[in-house]
Amino acid sequence: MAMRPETDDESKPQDGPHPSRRQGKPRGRPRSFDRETALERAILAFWEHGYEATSVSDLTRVMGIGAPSLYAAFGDKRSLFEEVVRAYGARYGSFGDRALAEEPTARAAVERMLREAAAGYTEPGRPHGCLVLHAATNCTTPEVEESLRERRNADIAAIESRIKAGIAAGELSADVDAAALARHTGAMIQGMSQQSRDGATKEELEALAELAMAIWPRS
Amino acid sequence: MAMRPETDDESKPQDGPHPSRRQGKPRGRPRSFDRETALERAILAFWEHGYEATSVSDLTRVMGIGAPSLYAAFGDKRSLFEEVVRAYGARYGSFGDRALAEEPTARAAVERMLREAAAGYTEPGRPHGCLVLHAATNCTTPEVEESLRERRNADIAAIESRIKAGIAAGELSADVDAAALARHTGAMIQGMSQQSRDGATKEELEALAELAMAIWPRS
DNA sequence: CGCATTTTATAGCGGGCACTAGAGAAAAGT
DNA sequence: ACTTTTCTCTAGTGCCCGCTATAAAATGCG
Repeated sequence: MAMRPETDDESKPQDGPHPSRRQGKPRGRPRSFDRETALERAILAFWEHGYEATSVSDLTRVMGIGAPSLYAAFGDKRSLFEEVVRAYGARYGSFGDRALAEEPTARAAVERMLREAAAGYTEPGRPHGCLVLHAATNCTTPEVEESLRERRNADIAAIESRIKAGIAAGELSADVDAAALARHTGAMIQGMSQQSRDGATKEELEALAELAMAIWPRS
Repeated sequence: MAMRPETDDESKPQDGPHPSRRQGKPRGRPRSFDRETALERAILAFWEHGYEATSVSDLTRVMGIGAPSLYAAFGDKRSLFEEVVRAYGARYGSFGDRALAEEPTARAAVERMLREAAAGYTEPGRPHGCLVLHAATNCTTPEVEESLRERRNADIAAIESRIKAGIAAGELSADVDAAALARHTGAMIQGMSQQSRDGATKEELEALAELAMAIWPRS
């Protein structure tokens, strides 16, 4: 698998000891790589190929470090993946939470979620679709698969809560099935993620988002 | 690796996908297992765990045969998987084609597809969701992943064709976007498959199917 | 300068992977 | 009976997996 052909352009551990690590001075030999950029490259690798299909030697190659450095800085493969999932959620997967928190109505929040998913899942220069959906399917480590499954179901539950809040606020009729509406939104987002992996364009996903909004009761 | 000594030899009793009935008796020691039931168990194993996460020793265990018997009867792991995908399509994955062929309108066909997906993806006693969707995501063998991707896109193209035929037959308005409608149906089915894997019940998926049909223009 | 501490590169560990060689076992042909 | 053909069982093959023992390198401290 062709990940990143180039590595190791810096020959020296940088003279300026990047001081943003700890308040005290580190005692031993300083780390020769930037932990954040290494983590970002691990995110991209896991995002594109998934947990199992990304081997430790794949990781050391794209992160530009040796295996002992990886284990010293991030723990074993599974704890690195957990950190990757957390960082992915903060950097790439928080558009849904933001939409739910910032938009004035549940309908507007869901519409924004779908539109941002259409754009984010097809963003050039990074893997398509959603890491939480695709990185741990068919996983031989059941705990890893289960942790992402819980995250997916929690996301749908968050949508349901927002819709219920919208009903309570009077913006939606009381006989709206919040759970079904939330599940529909989740299924659409998951379908869009799959479509983006299968080659759908941003415009096609945006048409999908617009179509999906037609089921919403007029508010 | 490519040196299997007796592959595709015409003089042998054909071990092809369907040995309907051979003319004459086979010469050597007879096979001690039923090829069809072994194949069915391989289907269930790949369906549940996916291509990569199902090892050959997993397969020999659930199929009840030794590794040499597996390789003699089915070829290597990849050709077994290809035969599994074909048999799965014929036995479990053909509800979509049947709906498209048998229902009188495109709308009725899609509605039936969604309802049968809701039931089939949550059928007790067998893996949930769709093998074509889940068995080869994050695959280190790109050809396997690609073959299922092509199958998924072909399924959506078949829906689009049926919708276009419906437009031509006058059952749908000419300004209906057949491609978008077909993609929406595909995304819904893919989302339903994911939901079923994440624990959704048949009733929840049926509510999803009903909700999804609300986007269809009244016909 | 030692000396302690931490990270680095090298090299390899045990184990599971897909796959197969070789010999025996069970049938039909002669 | 004997041969031929085909399948089954045992016991591996080499390879890659996640992971680590070891020692050299690079820093701060006295």
